Amino acid sequence: MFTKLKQMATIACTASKPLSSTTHPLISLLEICESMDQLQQIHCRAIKTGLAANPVLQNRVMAFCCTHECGDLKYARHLFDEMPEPNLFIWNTMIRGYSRLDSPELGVSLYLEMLRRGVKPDNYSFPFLFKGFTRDIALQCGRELHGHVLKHGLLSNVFVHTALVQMYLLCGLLDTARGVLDAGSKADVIAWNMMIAAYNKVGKFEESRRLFLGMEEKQVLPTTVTLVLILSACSKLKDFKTGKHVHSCVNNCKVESNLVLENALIDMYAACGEMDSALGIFRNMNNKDIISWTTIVSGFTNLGEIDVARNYFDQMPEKDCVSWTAMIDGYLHTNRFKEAFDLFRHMQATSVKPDEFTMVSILTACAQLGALELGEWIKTYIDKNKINNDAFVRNALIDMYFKCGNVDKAERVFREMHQRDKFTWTTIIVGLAVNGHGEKALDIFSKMLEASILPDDVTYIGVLSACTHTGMVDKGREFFLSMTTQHGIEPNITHYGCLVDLLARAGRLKEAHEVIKNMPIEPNSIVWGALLAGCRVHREANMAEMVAKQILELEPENGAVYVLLCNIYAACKRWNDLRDLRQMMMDKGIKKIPGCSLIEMNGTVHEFVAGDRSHPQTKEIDVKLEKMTQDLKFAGYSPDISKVFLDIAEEDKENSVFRHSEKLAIAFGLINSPPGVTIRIVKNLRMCLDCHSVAKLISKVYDREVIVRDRTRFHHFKHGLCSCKDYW
DNA sequence: GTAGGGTTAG
Repeated sequence: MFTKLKQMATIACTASKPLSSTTHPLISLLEICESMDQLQQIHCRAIKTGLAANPVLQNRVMAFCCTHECGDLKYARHLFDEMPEPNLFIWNTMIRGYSRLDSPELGVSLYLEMLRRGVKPDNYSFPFLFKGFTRDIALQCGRELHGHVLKHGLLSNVFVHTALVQMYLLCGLLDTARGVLDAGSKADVIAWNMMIAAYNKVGKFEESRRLFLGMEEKQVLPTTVTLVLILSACSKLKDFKTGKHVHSCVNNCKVESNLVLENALIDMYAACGEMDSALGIFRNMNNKDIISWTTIVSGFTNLGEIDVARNYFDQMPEKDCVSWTAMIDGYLHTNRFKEAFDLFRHMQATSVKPDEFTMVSILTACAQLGALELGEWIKTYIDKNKINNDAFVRNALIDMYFKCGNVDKAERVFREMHQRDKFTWTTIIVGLAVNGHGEKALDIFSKMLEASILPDDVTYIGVLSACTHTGMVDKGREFFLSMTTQHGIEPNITHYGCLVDLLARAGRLKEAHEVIKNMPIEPNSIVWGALLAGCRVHREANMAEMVAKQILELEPENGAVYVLLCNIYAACKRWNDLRDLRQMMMDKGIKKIPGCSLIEMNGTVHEFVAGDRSHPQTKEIDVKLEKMTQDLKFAGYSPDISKVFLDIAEEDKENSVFRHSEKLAIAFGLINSPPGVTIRIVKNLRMCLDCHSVAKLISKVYDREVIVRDRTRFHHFKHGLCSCKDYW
């Protein structure tokens, strides 16, 4: 008994405050005080009773004003200014108050004032000071304060150390933060977690993983948060091995599992395509939330198993915006655009409000379908519903306008953007290029460089295709070289494809072939395909045959190439070869991709396949086609079926050139839209020669602007001419 | 600390 009493007394002494039984009632009152009003009453009373100078009371009053949610910092400052010699606790508390109030600069000046008055900072000063820092102030005085930490020998304190790491992370100085982390003698797990979170945030998942493995080496015990962070990194890296290792850490009870951790595990397995493992965890969970379900849904959509995903989606007890968007996005990435739209309509019938992510998905669907009316409707929807019109949405909007052939509106959105990122610039460059404004695209490219936005490999694809579509061959070659010399971007197979395309289209077929022969990467069917396309345009039968063979070696199933080769043999009257090839196609069951055109009318997208007779308006379309042919013949049109070999050859030859999908779509457009309205078509293959001349004549004879987006570029037909200048 | 988004040659 005696010992126990003694212990209590010691504790009371070291705590330097009286035992609760002797605490002054006013001080006890402060503990349960809940408003500034009450605080002021207590304080008044303290002044009257002469207790105001009591350090314990002062500390508590200051702490309330500076840290309580209804505290008044001005009141604290007033008291503070009256104190002849505030103690360190008071200084720290004031600094803490300013941090809470988002006034870090006041915190810093107070801290400097403290130094001037000879008070030395302690373990608490820096964490409080750094806590309220903004990026600006951290960049401004972080390094100097770091010096102060060292000078006062405080780095070994876990809180100070962690605060310093966090402060550098706030500056975005990840390497410096890492240096501090590594140099710390007592680096604790919170600082490690912060560091990993920072790496994750900037996409340096590889670093996150390495740091985690380093932690294990140093035997720093991970927390649940650590494992969640690492699982997130593994998910992005699709690192099944480390992910599974983390899972075993959970199973070995190194940390306590919870819902977030289980979700992170599902996500990791899903990202690695291990849906069985993901489902194993999912099914065993006692509590599942929307995130668990959504993770399963997007796991399946990412594998292209859209119908399985839909099954889980339909079973969800409740859905939020993310779940809807994940499902819509799944349809988008499997090219099921109409279902994406249908689902969006479903979503609108619920109380869940779409957000900017949903808008990006839907705008992308519009872009793919060339559905300008729907896209415009979405734009209005965004404005009306005040959906966050962020850079992603605007970039998607620009892309939508371009993919619908509306260059003016795309440019307008671009002009009105204040914050343009790499994607914005790249989108506009590619968009201008494929719409036939190559020079403008290059002009924008130089403006991008002036704005100090670094181009990437995709930007250069845009730049090269700008050159290709406008026939600027030498300029294109220069850009091809400068991407490495100026920006250190090594050309990939795609860039070689562009280069070959550039040369081949311009008729420099031998040069293009040389590029293929000398390129450091193994050419693929796409690179050879670019040369083949050049052979078609420039009627180089011999080279075309050789190239076609090359492609078939790489891709024996490539139907379009077979058809082209058939045409070559027919043109050269090599009937035996032709028969053999036809037989081979039959044996292998080679199918060509059918030509297909889309046209949007009053918000509905209509699809026409070559030779199609399934559309409800087929009879009217037949009549219109008949009339069109007559009208056009009158204007000098003669159907171009003689040069089948030189023709696109991707379209079914047996289907009359008169029933090519774009002709059906144009006829449909002419029937269903008033005079003067632009007809917009999206085609899956390249336009054939005949359809191209028909479209030109239609634009003249019926005075209708026709825009066709084919597989490679846009054709803007107006007054009998095409923006591609017959070069495609 | 966990789920969903924009640019890519033929």
